[in-house]
Amino acid sequence: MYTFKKEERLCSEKLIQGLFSSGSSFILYPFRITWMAASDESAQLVRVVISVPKRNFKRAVDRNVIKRRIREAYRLNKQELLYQQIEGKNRIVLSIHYVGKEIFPFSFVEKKLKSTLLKLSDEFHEKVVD
RNA sequence: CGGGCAAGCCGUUCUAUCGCUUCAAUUAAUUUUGAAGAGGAAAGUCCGGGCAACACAGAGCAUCCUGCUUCCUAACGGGAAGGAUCCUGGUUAACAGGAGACGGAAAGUGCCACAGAAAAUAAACUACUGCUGAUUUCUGAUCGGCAGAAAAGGUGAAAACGUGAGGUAAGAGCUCACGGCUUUGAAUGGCGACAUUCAUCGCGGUAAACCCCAGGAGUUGAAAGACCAAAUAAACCCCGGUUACGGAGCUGCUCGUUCCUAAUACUUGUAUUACCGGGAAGGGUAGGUCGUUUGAGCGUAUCAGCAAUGAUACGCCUAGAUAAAUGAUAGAAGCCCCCGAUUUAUCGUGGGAACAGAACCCGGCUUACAGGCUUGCAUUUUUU
RNA sequence: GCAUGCGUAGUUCAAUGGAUAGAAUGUCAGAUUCCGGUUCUGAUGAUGGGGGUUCGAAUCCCUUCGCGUGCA
Repeated sequence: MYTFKKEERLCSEKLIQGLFSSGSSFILYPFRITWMAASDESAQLVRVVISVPKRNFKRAVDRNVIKRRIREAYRLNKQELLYQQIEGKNRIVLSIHYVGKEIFPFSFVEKKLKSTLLKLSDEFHEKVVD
């Protein structure tokens, strides 16, 4: 389903602390992905944080626009690119950090996010095999 | 008709697919259905309140803010109406338009660079007037002394209120007339600021310099605060306290006022135990609910008022998120711009749509804003 | 959300309301050297923006922009 509810977002402060201190990360412009394999048996396969820095975008409108585009692209593509790769009790905690300096249209954001998710699933597979 | 200025208002709409948040009903189920879902500034946080916690016998000082009058308001540094001042236009009159933090310089202190004789208790200098000394080429000139006086010196942002007359050795608001600003008192008009008239006192600027006068301000802000859940330490160590020139509380300070332990031992002022206060070190939580959206609320009509605004009646319920909902894609309509075509108001292709996102809630102020509408003002051109 | 501080040459700092905003360093040019460095001489360059008070504003006041800091 193309849904994106509250439960799929990462709100726990402890988990976020653990994610940024011990998670692995890579950059695929204009995103920086930080992710970590979790093993607790929550209902959601993937939990995600989307953040846009105030340093690069002063106005709240601009930050909202970027976040809405990322969220929409993630909602439309997560099912086939990410969820089908996950088996068993493996769970992913994920942070999408926007590092671009300008606002891109939706088509560009969607294309980049697709390749990002593909790379993420590759890395996840390597870890699971190890 | 065109552009300009001022004030007020609007701030794209609809359809389809896939989603997000809240509420209501429903379901075995976050299952399904329905309803609602950013602004004029939500912004800056510059003012004022509500609300909450803490504090509070009382007085004074300090600190900060405000500053023509009356009214509006819950309140305001906001608004309305008016007054005086200044600027612009004008027949320099009436009047019209605009502007501003608009109490006091006659309580006191300070400051006023450069230039200039002098920048504030006026007067050193040049020049002026009277008396007088010396020299000499003797109705005069040169060099001085004493006294008077504040008119002349054209520098400056500003020169001791301005003009004229009298007066005098020379002069001076020294006196008088007219005029400007101003203090105090009286009369008249006005709720009042103030205006007019009469008398009287005075005459540099600066209070967004210190200051004086009048009025006001308890402190902290939803990370306030209340409840639930979870966790727990009443452990150990150090310092201080036992009746007073000490300590603590009461707003930063002062006055003033209120409060301030017991037992045991012996060497009778020390120790131990308990108690009170503070510190260090260490451990735990860092989730949820309420506060929180029905309110100084919005719309319409009538009445009162010059107006801001208020009163009455009827109707309406209109976001409530919390690592942050209100979105994405496609199409259509209308608007604007560029290009091309012609029939000069139509068609076609392409592009654009501002400033900006609620975070406890209101009232203002300030700032940002594509494009459009309405009203008023003055102006240009054309037609009659 | 609330409270609070700062803004001066490219950089680091000065300046009591008063003349052309000063010093060090940097940059550029010249001299010195066979060349470079050092040294010497000269030049360059600033009060975040707007408005007001004042004869006069970096300084005083208002407004705005930017950069920080703190909180349970």
